[in-house]
Amino acid sequence: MARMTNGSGRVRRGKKGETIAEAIRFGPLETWVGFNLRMAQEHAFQAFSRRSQEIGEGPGRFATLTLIARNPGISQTELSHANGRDKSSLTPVVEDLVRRGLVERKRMRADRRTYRLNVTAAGKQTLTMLTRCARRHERVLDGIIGQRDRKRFLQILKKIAAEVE
Amino acid sequence: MARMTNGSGRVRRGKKGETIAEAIRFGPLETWVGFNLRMAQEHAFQAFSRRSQEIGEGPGRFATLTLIARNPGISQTELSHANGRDKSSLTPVVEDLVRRGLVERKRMRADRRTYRLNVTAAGKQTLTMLTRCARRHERVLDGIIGQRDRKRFLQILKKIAAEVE
DNA sequence: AGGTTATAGTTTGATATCAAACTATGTGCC
DNA sequence: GGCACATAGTTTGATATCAAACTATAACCT
Repeated sequence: MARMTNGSGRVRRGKKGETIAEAIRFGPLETWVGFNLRMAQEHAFQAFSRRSQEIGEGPGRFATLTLIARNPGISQTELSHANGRDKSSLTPVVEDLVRRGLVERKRMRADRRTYRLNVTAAGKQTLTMLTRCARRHERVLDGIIGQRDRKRFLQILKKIAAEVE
Repeated sequence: MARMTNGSGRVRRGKKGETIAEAIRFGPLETWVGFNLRMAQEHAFQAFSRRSQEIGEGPGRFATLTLIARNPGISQTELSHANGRDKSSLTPVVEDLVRRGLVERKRMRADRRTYRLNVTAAGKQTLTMLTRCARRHERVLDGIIGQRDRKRFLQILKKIAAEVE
């Protein structure tokens, strides 16, 4: 029960060179949600990252593009909240999307501080490919979680994001 | 049902300056495990980060110190696997822990490439404080998840970390 | 109108992370 | 022994992120 991820075993060598495998002891980490949440997220993110790189987009682009497409005219600050990251992290991302012609950005007339973001036609094409790719990823995750627990699992994830102070 | 996290609402201003709140539309992100996993993890991590900073340690130090304490003599590569990160990420972390006297590092005689890591007495004291802090964090998460679902939730997280390709 | 305070976005500086190249050491095979 | 390959750890370069300081604009109050 101590083995958690592939390759986390310890290997020792005895006097005659024979290999002695020892399991890593995780102690309290074994049952702590925070640690296991991090591990699951990082593995899943890495997997998706590899997938999305095949079509030449970083994994972070995906949520950003979807949110702009679904909320035409959204501002960068609104986007950063929806996306759960600081607005300053978004500056280079949006810049890149605009530079590559996937997103367009207009100053609002009413409030000249804020921009309105919209996905271009090219952006929609890219988003379609990214979405297909994300669906494949989701199918893998669904297979691991199992239909029976999926809904409850999602609810709990949302609850954590919303309520952890 | 579209509202997911605090502060993600959109605000528009009408002609007379009245505020019009619109919910953000998450589209497919709403039901995708990958996105929600990321959001939950990031919120939880941020919360723990604030907590652990109060005692002057980054959040990443905690798992690292625990793993060394529970597996005396562990090598850096083994540690990086157990911790789910690249061995190169560990170099500065271990360096810092050694410099501050929390961890000690000895070359192995049998294999002069590898180090053995051990927690010092001072490291144990720090770990005790960190563990208390982590337990408080876990209590909050447990409260959000609820006793009934906690075990299953943990199992699924482990399954994801282990099986996602 | 003019001063104060708030907000949208950018810049800057710090941290964490990975991946690939690199160094030093160890193992296997002839 | 000596060459080819493997492994432990470090270095380097790229990316993503946050937080705080900053700029420009807007809103609010008297």
